[in-house]
Amino acid sequence: MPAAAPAQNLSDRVAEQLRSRLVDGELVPGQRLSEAALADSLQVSRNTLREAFRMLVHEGLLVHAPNRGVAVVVPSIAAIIDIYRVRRLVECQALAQAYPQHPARRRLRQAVEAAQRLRDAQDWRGVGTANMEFHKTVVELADSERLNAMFAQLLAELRLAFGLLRDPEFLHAPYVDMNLQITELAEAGAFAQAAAMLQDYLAHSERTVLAVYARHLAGMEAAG
Amino acid sequence: MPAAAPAQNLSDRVAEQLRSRLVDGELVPGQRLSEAALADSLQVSRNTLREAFRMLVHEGLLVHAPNRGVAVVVPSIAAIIDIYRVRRLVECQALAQAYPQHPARRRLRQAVEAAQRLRDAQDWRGVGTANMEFHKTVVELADSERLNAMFAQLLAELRLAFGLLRDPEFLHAPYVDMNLQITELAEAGAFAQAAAMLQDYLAHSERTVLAVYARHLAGMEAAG
DNA sequence: GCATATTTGTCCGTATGTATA
DNA sequence: CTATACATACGGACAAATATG
Repeated sequence: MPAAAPAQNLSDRVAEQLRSRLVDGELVPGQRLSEAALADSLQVSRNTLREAFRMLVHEGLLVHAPNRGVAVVVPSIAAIIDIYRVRRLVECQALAQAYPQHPARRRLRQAVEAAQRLRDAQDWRGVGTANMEFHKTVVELADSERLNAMFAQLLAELRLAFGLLRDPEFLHAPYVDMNLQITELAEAGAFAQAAAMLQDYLAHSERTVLAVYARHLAGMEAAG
Repeated sequence: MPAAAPAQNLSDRVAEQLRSRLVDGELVPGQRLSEAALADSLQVSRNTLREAFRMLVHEGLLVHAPNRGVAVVVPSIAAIIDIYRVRRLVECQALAQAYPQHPARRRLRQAVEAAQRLRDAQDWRGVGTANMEFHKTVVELADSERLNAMFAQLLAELRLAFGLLRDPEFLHAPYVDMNLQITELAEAGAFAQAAAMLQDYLAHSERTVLAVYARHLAGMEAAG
């Protein structure tokens, strides 16, 4: 992850705070964010808050409707498909082109072991976080700051979609063991095989998420 | 490129205007941008300009020094290496996984032909623009909005580095014919071969840019 | 369909802290 | 070391657009 300097600026700190609330699910997709109310609650001026909004809109976490302000983005089916397309391309290729003894390799196993512990504790949201850490680490095998940063953004957006679903066990638990297998293949230097496995894995994950998500949207429609 | 809605907001329009000036080389790397002066010259308020700054900093075109304002980023050698790393991963894989009859395929040839015409007219900057269009189109073969957007950003940053160099013919002209060969391989459905060629091409391009750039930075150093 | 209230978009003035001449 | 210039952040103001009754 791009470490993102300690954020000296107030608007950067505000953006960071909102980002946490977004991926934690405290702010839910579709929710409108009033400038005046939020500025008041965060104890910052409207101008400062607007600067933070710009960044989050740019990251794809918020949407901006002209003269109607900003709202938390509601990930569409198309967005999920798009995100998985990028994941397959970037993650699999980062894995395929990795070289043995890469320093990130150790963190792959650490992430998997963290996920295993959290699974045993039935902390499914924690498992989701650890799994995302695993995938970020896979991308770090490509040794590019810019790729890491853009991938982190991508996962934040995906996390928004996950937060909408109420089935974290189903969504995260099955992948812990697969991550372990991929890690072991990578440790053995079998990168091509690891990449192939990840490819299938992501296709499976995409199908699962889309199925749950489509059902969810249908439910929203009915309730709406 | 993601077309980016007509930008209703003033700060969006300001950002767009600054972006053009940056990639056109009107604003040169290292140049500091005074809030007050720029706001005055663009006839917008400082708050509006600051919102635009946030976006451009986020895109990596401007840097922000605490309490010292923003300046045009000076691409480092490390940045160029990083950018080429992403390019090799993303472009080659987009090409390798493309399928025949993809609609973007036609635009590959259009970009190459545009570059050929501009080369004949000795418009080297134009050749650079057309070549970038070619590479954007390669990425479009992957059918992902998000990948297109992030790649466009990446090329804008690279363009900043190119703008610093005074050798556009040397930097752009040699690649027109290679782009043509890649296009023909793609048209023939030989995507793996096209990707392999692009891989070598990018490695060559990176070496060239780095060599010129290192010399340039050394010259800057000497000139002080 | 209309009048009103709310919210956003944009600008300005200004106090404070930080860097530079 | 002082003075100046500048960025940072705040709050107030008003027009324009939108939502509400």
